Amino acid sequence: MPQVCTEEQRQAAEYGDVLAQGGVSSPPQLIIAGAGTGKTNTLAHRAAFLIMNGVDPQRILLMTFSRRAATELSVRAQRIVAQTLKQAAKEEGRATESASVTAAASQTDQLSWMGTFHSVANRLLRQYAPSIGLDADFSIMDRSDAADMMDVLRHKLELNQQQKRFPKKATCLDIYSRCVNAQQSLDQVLEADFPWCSDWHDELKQLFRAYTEAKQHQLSLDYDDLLLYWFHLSSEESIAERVRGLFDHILVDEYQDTNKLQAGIVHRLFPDGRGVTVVGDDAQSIYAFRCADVDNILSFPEAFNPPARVFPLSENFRSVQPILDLSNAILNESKEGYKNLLHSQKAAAIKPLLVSVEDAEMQSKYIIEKLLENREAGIDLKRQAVLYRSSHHTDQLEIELRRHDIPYVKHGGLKFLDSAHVKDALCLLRWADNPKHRISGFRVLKLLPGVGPKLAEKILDYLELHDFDFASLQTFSSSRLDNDNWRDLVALLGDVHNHVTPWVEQMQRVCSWYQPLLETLYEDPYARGGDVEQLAMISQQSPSRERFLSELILDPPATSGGLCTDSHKDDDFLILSTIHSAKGQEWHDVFLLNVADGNFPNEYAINDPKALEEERRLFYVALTRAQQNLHLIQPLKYWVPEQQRFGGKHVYGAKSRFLSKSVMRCLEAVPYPDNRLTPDDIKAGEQVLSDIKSKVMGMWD
DNA sequence: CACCCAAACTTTTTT
DNA sequence: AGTTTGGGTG
Repeated sequence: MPQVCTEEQRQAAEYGDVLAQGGVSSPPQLIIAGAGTGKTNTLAHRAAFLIMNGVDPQRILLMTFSRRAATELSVRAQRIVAQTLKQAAKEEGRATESASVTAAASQTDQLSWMGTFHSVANRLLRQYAPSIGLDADFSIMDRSDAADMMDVLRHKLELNQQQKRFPKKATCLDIYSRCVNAQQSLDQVLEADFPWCSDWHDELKQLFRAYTEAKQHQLSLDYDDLLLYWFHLSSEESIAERVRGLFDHILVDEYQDTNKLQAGIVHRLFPDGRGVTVVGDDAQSIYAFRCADVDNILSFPEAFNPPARVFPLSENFRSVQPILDLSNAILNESKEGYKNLLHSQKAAAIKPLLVSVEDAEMQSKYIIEKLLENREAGIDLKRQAVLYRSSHHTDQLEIELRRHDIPYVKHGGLKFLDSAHVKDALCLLRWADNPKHRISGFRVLKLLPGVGPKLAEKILDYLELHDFDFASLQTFSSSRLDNDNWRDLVALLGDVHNHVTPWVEQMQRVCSWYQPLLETLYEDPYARGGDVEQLAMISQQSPSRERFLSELILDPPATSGGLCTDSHKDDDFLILSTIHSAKGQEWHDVFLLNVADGNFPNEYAINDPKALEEERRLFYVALTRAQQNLHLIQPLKYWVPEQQRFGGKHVYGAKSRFLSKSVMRCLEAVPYPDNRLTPDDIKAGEQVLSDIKSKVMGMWD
């Protein structure tokens, strides 16, 4: 398929001066790419433009939101380069593709510096670790590892034994993370975002200090460290020069979802902004909870002198105009931003639907009815999606889907790596990889029957005392450890760590040790065993243990949700996705669940104007995923899971405050089921067929 | 010291 | 419903 460009896309893609000696000199640029305006195409053309004008692809840094996005981009750029060169060759009269053309085309393969901020940080840090006093063998902790570590320290510092309840581990981690990513002091963060924790200022500071120390001691970096170390790597004059010298151009996708720390990295790497292209859409900034700051994109132009040039893309190729009328109406209600209104050449007769239903059950019923109707009409399930604000909104729907045997895959929410058994197996491998990784060791040891926190700590201390040599554990004695489980574990750790067992067999060995324990630990060992086996399978795709462990954490498998759909794997299936995970995607039909105040916007955002704006943008993202049909579903009554104490309750939801008058004008309101009475119905109701009144009265004669 | 049970408490989105 | 704490038992 030819990759054509519209004029507005081309201007953005070809910004900058081509230098006589090769290369492109370009002042900073900001591309405001509205939903569905061909952002990926534009970025791919930008990359191709740079490469074809002599920029070394290895000196282009491509930051995307996910690995998948990076791969797609580089494939497309490669195609464009190949195509353009072929075209040029043809014009010059050379009949066949010459060797030089092929060589130049394959050059895009060299677009090697690409990925998320975190994965690029990982790669850079492994390379430059020695020069900043970091051991290159560091492990990476995911959020739950980090929380576990917080938890251990929280107990060690006896913070749980105060009169007043201390914030729980996840909250502690959130506070810490916000300080790092938003580049704010603890005072500021507590005051602005966690006022109910401000009494604990000193204790938290002490905890975070201990946390930072523990990470260094255990040779591990958390997500935030990856960015923080990179930031410092590009700040320290002694080394920054070398890091800066690596790149001539940087392309940052989804810039609206970067945080202050990430923006800081970009600015440190490219102090004068030359060579910087950022792409994004402020109307789609939905990661504030992860410290993303819309201000990054809003104030990007003014961060430079002269200011960066702004290229808005506003021709939408995805949706029919009525959907855009609706999303534009939403955009017009927000207070700030570029307000990049979208237009499309695709007309449609019907407006998006606002479907009123009684409750969640009717909501599911409506969706299933329409899904099947659509499928009959030739629209595969794959071209339809159900979107929602939070994961549990689909509980009811999932039951119904299974009942109707409709295969689906759920994105967002619980992930493969979140399940306890997968974490167990992974921690075992990671501990073998990095004996200093106490958090992993702690988790593994507690799996053994008879081993609790105290004994686990003792074993870990013993290991440390013996220079982290796993063989030393053979001499650790305790009456509780006189069993094969323990001896096998010690042997396994040694063999795996020292590669006595080659990498290809390591994960299998972990499995066979863990499998028997699984049966004693969990109710459903069979399903869980399958997951662990699957982990072993995945591990075979990585060339080394280190790569496997880092990449699994930086780019985890998308989903494991609808496991029940195994048999339908290659078939057609429906997508269920959180709006956050629906980023960049599009479907023929989109169903949006629970459009009612409390769910949309989320009840916790209602009293905070900034949070409310974010909810509005979230709504905007959801709407703009649809190509043809959009169904907003508005239940009158819905279930609130566990607001206070007693299990949950039914609430009569108020109409979503996002459905203002001007927004309603863009919607077609329909009830479901449609039991509006017809004149005939009314007439039928008025006929007296039987005198029930007197029968009821007759009971008391 | 590990393990089990009961009571108290609780936000949601993810690299 | 899931996490965290505290108490009781072996």
